[in-house]
Amino acid sequence: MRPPDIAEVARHSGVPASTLRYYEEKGVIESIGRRGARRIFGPGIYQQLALVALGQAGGFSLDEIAEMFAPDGRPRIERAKVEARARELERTIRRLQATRKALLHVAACPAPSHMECPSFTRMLKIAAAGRLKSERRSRGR
Amino acid sequence: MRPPDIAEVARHSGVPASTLRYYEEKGVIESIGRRGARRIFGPGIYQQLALVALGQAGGFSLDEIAEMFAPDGRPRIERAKVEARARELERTIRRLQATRKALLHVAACPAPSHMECPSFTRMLKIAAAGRLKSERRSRGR
DNA sequence: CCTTTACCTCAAGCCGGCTTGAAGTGGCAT
DNA sequence: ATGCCACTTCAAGCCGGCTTGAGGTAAAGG
Repeated sequence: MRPPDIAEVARHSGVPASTLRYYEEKGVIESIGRRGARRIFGPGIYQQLALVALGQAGGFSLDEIAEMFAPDGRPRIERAKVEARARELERTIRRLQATRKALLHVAACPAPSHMECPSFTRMLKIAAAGRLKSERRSRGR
Repeated sequence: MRPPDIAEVARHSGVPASTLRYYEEKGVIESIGRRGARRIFGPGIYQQLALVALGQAGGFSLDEIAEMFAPDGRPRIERAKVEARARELERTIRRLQATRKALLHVAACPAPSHMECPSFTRMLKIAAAGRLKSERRSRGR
């Protein structure tokens, strides 16, 4: 079985060919050569795409991902940096948990003024942390 | 104390005036009138901004937020919809937890091939869920 | 050998959430 | 009454992460 070309990788991974080209340009993946004009990829490509997906799931930009994992998948990581990100992620998770509760509260209680419910306002405060007066970090989509 | 104008609200909330105008245009907040040309806001504005922040924290778009909370802050919610969102958020949270663990794993273990670690690949799979072959939902910024 | 077809490059476009800049107007202090 | 300065509108721009389209080329099949 010869090395997969871009179409093969796209079919297999679900990542569109255009995106694969874009990723290569960005340096988050790499092709191991060409067959004629067409890119062919090494067997590690699926791993690497999984790592990219991991990074994206964690809210990292493609640039950050390129920086964290060499395009061959080897981590070139500053431990501390990744750990910092993990901690940030934990804060995000807590925020989302508060958000979730707050949403459920809103859904459950049809009262026009949730604001009078102290537990709701507390959740709101946590959920909104980072917006009202403070840092503006990427996180999110 | 007369109703706050846009500058006052901006100062107080930390949300830039340009953003407040943008929000009003989008229908996620509303001003209660003008003093001369300048917008003035009702006392509920801070609540409303908190709700907007809540929505954003939950990964909702401004359009969705406008749809969920009337610009005066009253929820005009289809319960089921919000609950569905809460459930979605829970899935997101689980994904982020897996992501966090996976990142910590990568940081902790300098081995070039994490891929041989079954627990890592399991985390990867969860973290990347939604990427490789499946839906693409917002989450993120 | 020739056609088809799937890839190639490069530039431009799209979306969301804002920000920025030019040009205008009105509130407030002197 | 006058001037300043902060607000106003409107259009355009920016960023990230892609997608789309025009125009070109080569590998595989008849």
